[in-house]
Amino acid sequence: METGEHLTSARLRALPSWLINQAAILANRLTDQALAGTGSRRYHYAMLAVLAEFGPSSQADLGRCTGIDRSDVVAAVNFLAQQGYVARSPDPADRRRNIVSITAAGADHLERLSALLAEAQDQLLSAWSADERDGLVQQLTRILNDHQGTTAIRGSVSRGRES
Amino acid sequence: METGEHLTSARLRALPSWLINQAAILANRLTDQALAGTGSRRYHYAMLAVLAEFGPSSQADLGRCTGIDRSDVVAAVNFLAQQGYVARSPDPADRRRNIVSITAAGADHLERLSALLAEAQDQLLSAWSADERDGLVQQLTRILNDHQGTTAIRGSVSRGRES
DNA sequence: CAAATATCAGCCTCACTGAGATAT
DNA sequence: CATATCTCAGTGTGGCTGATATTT
Repeated sequence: METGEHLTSARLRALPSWLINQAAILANRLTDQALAGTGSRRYHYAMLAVLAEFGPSSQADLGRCTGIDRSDVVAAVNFLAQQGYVARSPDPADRRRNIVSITAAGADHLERLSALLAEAQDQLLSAWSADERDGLVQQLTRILNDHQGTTAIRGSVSRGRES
Repeated sequence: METGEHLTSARLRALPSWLINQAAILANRLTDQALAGTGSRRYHYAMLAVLAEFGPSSQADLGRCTGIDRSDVVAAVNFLAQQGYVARSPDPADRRRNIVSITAAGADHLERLSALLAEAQDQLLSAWSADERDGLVQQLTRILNDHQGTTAIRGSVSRGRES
């Protein structure tokens, strides 16, 4: 072993769960650095992204789409609403629900965050070609797909119309 | 959207850092479940694995090889030593260091944990062939290799002999 | 009555920081 | 003096739990 680069056990290097976790620590560090100074966090981006894409949603759906726990969604919506990035209003069709919708300022903010996150991806995968990145995305997506419903958050998404 | 499976934003599904993190949440949940009841945690396995593989190490090297923070290594070594899985003795050649070595009981325990973790990998990648798993491991390893030294823990490994 | 929603209060883990004592 | 090790005390995040009130 002597001196030099730090070594990692072959056992660990062959353990997918360990590798995934180490990669996540790295990825989270880079994304957190990228978003530092925006006042927003990773999960704020996630919420704005689904609101922009799927339109107004209940908080429960928001949690399911982003993988954020129901109780954390409350705090995040509070924060985003206070910043003026989302609006929260009671659902007239189902009075248990709040309808959360993204504002124009929220959409702007989303694009800002998106650009910063794109830079973070480039740092994370600097030497990777577009095709290689696609391959990685596909593999990770496969893992998630294999386990959808196995997550701590379970249930299906329904949208207001059918009340 | 209607009803059915819960959807995820295309933006999120295309964001490697988000996918990696979601996969890590899943992987960690599975491994934690697998190890529940052993009294040990993921990082205990990691430490035992490097000790078994590289032999007695200082705590600093242990931290570097596993990616565990120096200050967390202290607590983990305390725990493992108390369980009788490792022995900690001062390094006569460098009195700043502790030499941590794995015991017979520790080696046994390592194998037990290893078997449980193997099951967890099978749950995580149930439908994956050996080749596919290799591919995943290679991609994740590439990410880590690209950033070795970029991690929060920096420095190189040196072993006692050259004092 | 059962199930879903929003909310609150709080837990636990884990990555990480800063500083101090000791030794090289 | 600069650097490395071990240790301790503590922080902040983030995933998660349990319970409650309300509504469907």
